[in-house]
Amino acid sequence: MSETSEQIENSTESESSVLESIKQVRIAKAKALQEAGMDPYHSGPFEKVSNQEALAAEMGTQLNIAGRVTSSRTMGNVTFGNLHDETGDIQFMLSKKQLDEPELPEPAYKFILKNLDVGDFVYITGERIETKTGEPTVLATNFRIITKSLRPLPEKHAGLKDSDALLRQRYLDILQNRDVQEMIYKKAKFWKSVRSFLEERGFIEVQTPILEHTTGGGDAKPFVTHHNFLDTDVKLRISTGELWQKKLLVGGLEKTFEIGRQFRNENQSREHANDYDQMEFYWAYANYEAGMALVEQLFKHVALETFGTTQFEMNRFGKIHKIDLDHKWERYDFVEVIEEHAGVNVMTASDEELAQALKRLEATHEEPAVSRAKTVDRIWKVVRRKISGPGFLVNELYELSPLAKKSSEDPNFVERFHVVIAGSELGNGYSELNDPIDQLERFEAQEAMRQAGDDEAQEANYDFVTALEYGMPPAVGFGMSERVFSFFMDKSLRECQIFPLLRQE
RNA sequence: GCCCCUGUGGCGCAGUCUGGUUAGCGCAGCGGACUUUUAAUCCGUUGGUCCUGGGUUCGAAUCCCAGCGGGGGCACCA
Repeated sequence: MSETSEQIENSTESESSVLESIKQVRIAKAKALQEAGMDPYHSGPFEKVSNQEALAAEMGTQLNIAGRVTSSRTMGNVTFGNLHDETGDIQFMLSKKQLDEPELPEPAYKFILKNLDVGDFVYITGERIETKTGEPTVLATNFRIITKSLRPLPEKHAGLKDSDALLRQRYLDILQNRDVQEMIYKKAKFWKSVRSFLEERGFIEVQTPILEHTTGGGDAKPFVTHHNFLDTDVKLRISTGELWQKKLLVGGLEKTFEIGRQFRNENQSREHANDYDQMEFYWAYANYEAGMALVEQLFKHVALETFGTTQFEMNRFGKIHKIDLDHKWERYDFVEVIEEHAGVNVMTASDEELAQALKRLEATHEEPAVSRAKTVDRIWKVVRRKISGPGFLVNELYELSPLAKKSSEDPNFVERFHVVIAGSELGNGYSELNDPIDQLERFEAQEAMRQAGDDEAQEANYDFVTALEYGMPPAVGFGMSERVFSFFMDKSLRECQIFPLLRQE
């Protein structure tokens, strides 16, 4: 045994003997390629056309293609195989007679077959032909293995099905399931269309801190980590720069947005991940009415750009919601919609009546809500599931919105709106609270809730109050997360994450 | 956090209910035949911690208990 293979064996001694023997065979093939002057990990460059282009090429065209070999069929002196690249698959053909004979230790056809495995990346020069059966094919005149694969790909018919492996080794999922690759393209389009929509309307993209001393802009438990240099604990942001972007308003920027990661140290579910992308925009001299008008346009634009339609079917909460974003967006008055569906007026009902209403609605109810406002919030969350939308929830209670401006008509409510689609909240915006005294009072109320045991109540941020004291122009802000994308895809959020976080093996 | 499903060579599966030879089949691998296949075909063949640990039993992949991993559902923060 050579030194090299001993080292490799030692480094992977936890592998099973079966896999290990397969790898040893392939390492030996890589060595044979190396010794024959065919670098099994060649750096290129490789001039090539895509498989899609090769498929479209005229018969007789000379061309180069490259990709991963996904199957091979040998019939003596002729071999067929399939080549996979990002654009699709094409058949290649190796023929003993037509293959050039470069300086190899044995005839090229024999040498290549001996050292080629399904899974290898290859670079093929050849002629675009059709076989007897009319299959578009590249007949190789030159065939080089440019990356040796050491592990066998999953079974070629059934493929990889183990749900654990599919998530842990998502690259195999992507390789064998074209729809996963499509999802990744669509997600890119989705955020690109959000970005272009806002840029076209004069918003500029900004980057605000992810590591913070005080989190803000949401109700959530943060991740905490230690900052060595400053010798202090810092938190990972739970919103996409809400308070920072409002400081930019104070500084004189009038239309900003940020697209970025945020982190919430909470449970995972069909709709919730621990790290995910969100967009938030802030728009000076506009209010929540203007915000709703813009958001309605944003959703239509993104749907058309990403999916080419405004019509969706979303299977959520045991109901198939049929949605057309091009329909008139409804307005759901918070108190009215709850009264309609839950038979209780949240403004006039006693605490006891509210608790009973919640009990009627919830199949299972766990620990009691920590406050009247939270009870109301829970009732809404159950009611919400029946509403397909599209629409906006408006006239929400001010207790649950510590950063939103109170309604000028009734101080019990705030100028806030939630996008409601398929029984869920797919966006959240409000006229931004810019009264520093009111803001300070709200923070203090939140702190009191924290003291009372609500660890999701927001942290007071006095630095932010200071900024408000200098004056922040009236503005509307809005946020939406990649949950919107997963709803349009009608898949779970986890399926729409490229590499979802799993337990360590 | 609660409930349900699931774990057998690298991959896909059978066997588990009803315990009983040496755990079987396909793909991939290895050796061989074959110049138009496309799940190519044919002959031969290597490869197993049946998730882990206990228990019951003459005997456990199979039954019981506990744990671990994964998925789904419910609930909760976009």
